[in-house]
Amino acid sequence: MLQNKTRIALVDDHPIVVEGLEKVLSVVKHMKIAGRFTNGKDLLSFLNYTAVDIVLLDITLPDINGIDLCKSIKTNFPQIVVLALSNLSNRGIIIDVLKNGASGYLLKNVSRDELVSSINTALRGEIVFSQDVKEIISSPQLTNFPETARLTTREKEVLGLIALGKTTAEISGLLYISKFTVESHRKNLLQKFNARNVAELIRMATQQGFL
Amino acid sequence: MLQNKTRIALVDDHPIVVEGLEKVLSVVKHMKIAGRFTNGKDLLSFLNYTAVDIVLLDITLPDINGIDLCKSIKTNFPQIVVLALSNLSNRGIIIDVLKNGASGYLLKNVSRDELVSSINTALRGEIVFSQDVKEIISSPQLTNFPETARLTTREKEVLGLIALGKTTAEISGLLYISKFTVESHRKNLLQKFNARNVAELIRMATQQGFL
DNA sequence: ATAAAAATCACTGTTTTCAGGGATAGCAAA
DNA sequence: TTTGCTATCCCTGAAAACAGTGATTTTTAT
Repeated sequence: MLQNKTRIALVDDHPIVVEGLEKVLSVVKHMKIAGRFTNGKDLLSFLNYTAVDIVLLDITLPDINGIDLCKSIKTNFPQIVVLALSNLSNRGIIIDVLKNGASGYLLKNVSRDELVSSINTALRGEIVFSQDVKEIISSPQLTNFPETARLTTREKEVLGLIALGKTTAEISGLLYISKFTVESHRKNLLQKFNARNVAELIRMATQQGFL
Repeated sequence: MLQNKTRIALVDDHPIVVEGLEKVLSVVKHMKIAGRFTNGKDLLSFLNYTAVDIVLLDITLPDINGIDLCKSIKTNFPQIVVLALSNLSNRGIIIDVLKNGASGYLLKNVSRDELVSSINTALRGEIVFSQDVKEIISSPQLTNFPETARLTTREKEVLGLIALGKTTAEISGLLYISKFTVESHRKNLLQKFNARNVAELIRMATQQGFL
């Protein structure tokens, strides 16, 4: 029944992880590894001449951003199911991935069983998350989502200086602007990241890739 | 020649990675996987009643810090070779790991071949690094480099709460200790990370893998 | 057993942040 | 041309952080 096996493509920049996925999935009877890749470009060209049912996709890749890659796959091959598998536990990223057509999101610490059952669920057309991801998604205050904050140039500048440990007075001196202006930017940063103080601000900004 | 095989213990919080390592190493004739673990505690108790030659050790673990775990292993079982395998590409961490007795440091993007040859090299008593790590170590400004801070359990706890945006008063309430105590920990954290304020503290702590 | 390290608590005074108000000017898109 | 966004500037008062110093108790390791 070769023709009935689920054809899986693996993409992860860590060869070791690819091996692990292959090992776990190869023992599942109805699954077949159709291709393994450590970058996005190779996967895309592979998909042009080989049919696969599902792509297990890492978000952190050397060449293409996993989110964009997901979008490309779904645009060019809408029938392919994409399941994200990443270390990134950032709520905004998870949502972005889903927005771009992924059928689910797994953290890399999934167990073998959870991995297999998640693939099966995704193949049935359902959206699937690993346990940890569910918690992240249903985290408190799901209103006013912290989807990646949109910062102005000046705000990014100020944010960088805050992260370096500069005080408002110092930043005002460095940028040749009044301390009140810096305080404004500070307030806006706290608000945009929904943070109570700089500690949380820096954590959020780091998680969202600003630092 | 069972008795001559190299006995390997694997520690990584990601089951998939453990599978991958196992798959890669199991095809090497003279190697044998003696144990697989996803946390440090289990490994330590295992070592008490089973002899192994080398431990492949992830730095990010759910219970114990990989650096401390390395130290424990080398203290209690000096003959065991420890080879660190991590995603963390921070120079200070690498140096700390080596200081605590590791025989080398590999990034998780090592190739299969590099992994096997590195293990062999480490077993011969040499220090070994993956290609990327070599570059990090020989990077500019090797003077005044912030080595990883050594934090106590309580300090890590407080640090985590600070990163969540909790104030001193809140932390004192959460941990059932006086606000003065929290202030002490705070001061020590700032000092250990050589930070001027929480903003810098959080950045440093993140860079060094504490958050 | 004892020394070292960690965790706890205490006080004072200064600096900085944060929350809450506003205001003005420039610029670009609708 | 109005509307919205960015960047700038201003003030106040309360809350929090930070610096400096010191001490006691508890745990851990040798």
